[in-house]
Amino acid sequence: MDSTRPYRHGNLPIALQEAARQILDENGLHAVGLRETARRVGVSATAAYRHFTNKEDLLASIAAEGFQELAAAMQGATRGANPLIRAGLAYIEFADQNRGLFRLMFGPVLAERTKYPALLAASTDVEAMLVRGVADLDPRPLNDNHAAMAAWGLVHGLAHLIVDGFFPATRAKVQAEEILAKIRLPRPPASEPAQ
Amino acid sequence: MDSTRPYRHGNLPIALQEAARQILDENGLHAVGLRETARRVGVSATAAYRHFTNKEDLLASIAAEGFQELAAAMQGATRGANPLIRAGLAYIEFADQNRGLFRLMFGPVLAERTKYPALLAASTDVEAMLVRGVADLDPRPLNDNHAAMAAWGLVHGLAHLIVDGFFPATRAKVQAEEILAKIRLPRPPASEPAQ
DNA sequence: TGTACATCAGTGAACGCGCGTTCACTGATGTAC
DNA sequence: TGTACATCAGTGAACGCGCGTTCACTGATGTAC
Repeated sequence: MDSTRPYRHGNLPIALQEAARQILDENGLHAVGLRETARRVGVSATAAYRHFTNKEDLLASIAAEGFQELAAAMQGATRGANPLIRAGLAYIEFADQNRGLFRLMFGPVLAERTKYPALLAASTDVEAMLVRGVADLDPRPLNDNHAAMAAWGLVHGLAHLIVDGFFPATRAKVQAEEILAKIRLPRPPASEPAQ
Repeated sequence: MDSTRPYRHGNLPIALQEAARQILDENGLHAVGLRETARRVGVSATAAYRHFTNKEDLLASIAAEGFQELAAAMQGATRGANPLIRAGLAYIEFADQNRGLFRLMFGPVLAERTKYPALLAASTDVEAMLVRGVADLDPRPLNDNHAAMAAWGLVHGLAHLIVDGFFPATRAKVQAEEILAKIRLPRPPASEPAQ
C-alpha cells in the first residue's frame, strides 16, 4: 500500500484487524482471509503470523473488539430516560452498521468462545448490560431471567432480520423504537419480588 | 456408496439435497460443496450439474425446502389454544433441530432471494403465517405491523441465540414457552381499530 | 417384435484458483559493554 | 561514543489442498417406425 513504509510497520496488528473488518463488512466473512487481509495492508501474507497464531485467532480478536464496541455503544446510549430501550436501539444500530462483523460475532465460526478468553469476556459484558437493564424487573442471572432473555431475543432478532434483509433497514430501525417502547416484558414469578 | 446402483440414479436431485443438508447440519455451511456432496451420494462431482445449474442453485433449493418445512411445522402447531405461541415454539424447535439449515436460510449466502422464486415464495409463506398469527391484534401487512415484527423478531432472536450457543438449548426452549406466553405485543395506533 | 436412433444422466480428466501454513532467510532495531 | 550481538518483524518461495466448473466422452433408456 505505502511504498515508503519503513521496514517495521509499527502497528501491523491493528492494521490487519482494520483491513479484515473492512473486508468483512464489504464482502462478507467468506472473503476474509489472511492472504487477502495482508494484501490490503501491503504486507506479505506470512507477516500476520508474527502477531496472530492463525486465521481464527485474527477473527477472534476482531469479534472481541466488536463485542467491546457493542457494549460501549449500549453503555453510551443509556444516559437519559428509558435506558433499556436506548440500549436496544444502539444494539440494532450497531448490527446494521457492522453487518459482517455482527454475523462473525454471533456466528458459528467462533462458536467455541471459551478458546478465546478476551472474546468470551467481551461477549459476557454485553450480556451483563442486558441483565442490568432489566434488573428492576427481574434481578436474577440471565439463565433464569425471562425478562432479560426476552429483551435480548427481541433486539437480537430485529437486528438479524434487518441485517439479513427481511426487514428494510431504514424503516425498521425507526419502527424498532416504537416496538421496544410498547412491548411488555415478562415479569418474574410472584414468589420472587418484582422490585 | 452403493456399488450395485444402476447407471441412472433415479432420484439424484433429492439424494444430493439430502446429502447437502446432512453436511450442513453436521459440519456447517463452509463444509458444503458440490464435490463433497456428490462424494457422499457416491456419484461424480459433475453429475450434479445435470440437476442444478451450480452450487448456489443447490443451496437455494435446500433453503426453499427449509422454509417450506418451517411453514409446515408452524402450521401444524397452530391447532388448539394459543396458536401464535405454539407457532413460535415450533419455529424455535425447527431452528434448534436444523441449525446449519437455519443459518443458510437466513444467512448472507442467499441474500438475493429474488434470484430464486421458489425460495422467495417459501420465505414469504413463513412471513405470512406470522402476520396471520397477529391478525386479530393488527391486520396490516408486515412492514406496518409492529405486532408481527415484534413477534417475528422475538422468536427469531431466541432461536438464533440458542443456535449460536448464547442460551443453553434444552433449557431455553422450555423457558421460551413462558416468555412467549407472558410477553405483551405492541398494539397498533388507536386510529386503527385493534380488532 | 425388432431395430435405428435421439435423448440425456452419468463419467473422468483437466483447468485455474486462492487458500492456510511452514520454512529458511534477511535486515532493522535495541541493548550490553 | 562505538561496536558486537541478540532479538524479532518482516520476506518470498514452496507445500498440499479442495474447490467450482468445463469439456469431450460413454452408455443406458425410451421411442418411432
